[in-house]
Amino acid sequence: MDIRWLQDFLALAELRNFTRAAEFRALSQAAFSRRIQSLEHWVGTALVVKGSQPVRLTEAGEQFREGAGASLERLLETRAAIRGSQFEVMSQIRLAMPNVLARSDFRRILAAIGPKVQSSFSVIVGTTAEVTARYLAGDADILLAHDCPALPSHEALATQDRVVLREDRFLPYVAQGRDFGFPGSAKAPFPLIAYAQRAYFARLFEHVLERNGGALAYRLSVQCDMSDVLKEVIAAGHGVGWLPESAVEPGAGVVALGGAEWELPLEICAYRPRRAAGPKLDALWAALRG
Amino acid sequence: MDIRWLQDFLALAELRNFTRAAEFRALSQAAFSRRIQSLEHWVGTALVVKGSQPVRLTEAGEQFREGAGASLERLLETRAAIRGSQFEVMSQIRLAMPNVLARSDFRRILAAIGPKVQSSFSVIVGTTAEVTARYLAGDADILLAHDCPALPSHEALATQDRVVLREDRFLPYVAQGRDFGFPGSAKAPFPLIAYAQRAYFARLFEHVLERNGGALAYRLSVQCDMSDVLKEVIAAGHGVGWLPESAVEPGAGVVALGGAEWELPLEICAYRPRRAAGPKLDALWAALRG
DNA sequence: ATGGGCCATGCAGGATTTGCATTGGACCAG
DNA sequence: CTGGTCCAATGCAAATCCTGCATGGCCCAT
Repeated sequence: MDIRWLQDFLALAELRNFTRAAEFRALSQAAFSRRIQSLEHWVGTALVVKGSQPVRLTEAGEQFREGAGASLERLLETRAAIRGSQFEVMSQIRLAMPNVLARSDFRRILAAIGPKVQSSFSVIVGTTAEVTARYLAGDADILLAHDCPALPSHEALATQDRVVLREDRFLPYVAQGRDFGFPGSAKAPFPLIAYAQRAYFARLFEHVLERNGGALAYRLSVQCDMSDVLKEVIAAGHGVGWLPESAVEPGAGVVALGGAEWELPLEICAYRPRRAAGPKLDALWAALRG
Repeated sequence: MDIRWLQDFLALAELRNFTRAAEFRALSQAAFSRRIQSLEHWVGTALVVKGSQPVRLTEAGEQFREGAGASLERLLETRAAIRGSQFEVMSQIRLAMPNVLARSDFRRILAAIGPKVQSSFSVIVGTTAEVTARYLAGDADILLAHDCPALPSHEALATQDRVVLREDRFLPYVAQGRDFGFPGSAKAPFPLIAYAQRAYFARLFEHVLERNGGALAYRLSVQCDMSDVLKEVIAAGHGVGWLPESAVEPGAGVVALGGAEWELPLEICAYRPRRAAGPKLDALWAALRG
């Protein structure tokens, strides 16, 4: 029995959807499904109700959720406590952040805290889902991530200490001098540079779509995983794509398309567990607040 | 992180010896050693002190032992509770027992409880170490095993409900009509049919040896894993070997060698967890007591 | 009906784990 | 100091387990 199975199950219990939970746990849906099966086999009972949408837990599942959650919490806190007490020795703070922040804001963050906090770092970078999962699994002390106040964020993050580092915006960009007839029409849809299905920003874009009914008429042009790649594709003139403002440095060759209705507010946040940490981490946290 | 690593670590903390703990966990010493390393890597700290005999835990190790133990207990109890509440549905009692009991006492046990308890069974058979480990891991509801009052038994079993099914003895046997000059002399040691290193009974024999100083002069003749095999080898006239009396049915072609000093008292016991179980299990337990 | 979203499963490639055999170190008796 | 014994770590090959991809079957909403 791997405790990752427990974490999978808890994510499933919360998100009530195999595909989303798999995504969140940074795993294929197939592998995720089998992990849940393995867990059910280990427990000896079905934990989720078959053929039900959205996913519901069986009675045993509810019972197990509580016990497994408490058990897991105890274990991870034990580990965190041990790591915390060894903090001065190892004096390495583990940061997790999605690619886009690593490429834009990390330098600023480093500059801000560098002189105040003396410590070595290790940095975990990946997709938003990946780094969030790893942070929650205890693989990192601090998580940096975008958060969209307009969208429900993951419940597990609601229990963390949180500080807003700065405001950001999610809005459409296009290559300098181009236009593509945005926001498009049924006859002449604009070409969209979209995020791959699994990306966090893909959900933000979907939210923009929903909010505007059919006012956006697009055709899919390119799909990218990372904001940086997407930005390059936009700059190369392939179409319109949404980016966080923070990812667009001057001279990138892309310009924003106006219109508040196409825009979503974002926050760049730092998270850390509520439990006690070491002095170095406290100092870093204070620096982030200030 | 596999929770088996936690169980390994807890066994190690208790037995303070990699080899013994590996044996108890039914694993090679090499694999066991690596699992501990994996766990240490997961926690992020050394848990056991290097180069120390017997094994000692680091401070972090002690701390982790407590947390991991509590976490594991919570998890396994949750599972057990779920299984317990589903007992009437599945109505299958899972018995674990070492080979020797499966071949001798199980029939009697079955006969004794069969009419009183209506339930289907599943039976796990293996070496004593294996089935004990599996029982403690929650893979069985009841464990049947030999216990020697003269030897310290495993601590983890001390916390279980326990009932003595009957008395037994561990004593030397030889082929009918043979003798081999037992207990032997330096010039003419008797040939010993011994248990393989890993077997539980091998430890009992070692205890007999220690108790008698150098009074036993033997030379190793054959080594066997299982009592039944050993019995056959004795009957074939290859030498003297220790057996539990219960394993020797009439007409087996072997006879006991007298002398209380070569003998060890044994109990055949049943164990079950202290936590609440289902009605079927309670009925079976009552039948075992009576 | 039919299309789309969702979970289960066959399969092949790949990562991890295991046991065996061996090495290197600590401890002990002489 | 020395040889022997007990113990844990490690190289290596085999086996096991896990993963992702592609696909199939199911249910629900249109």
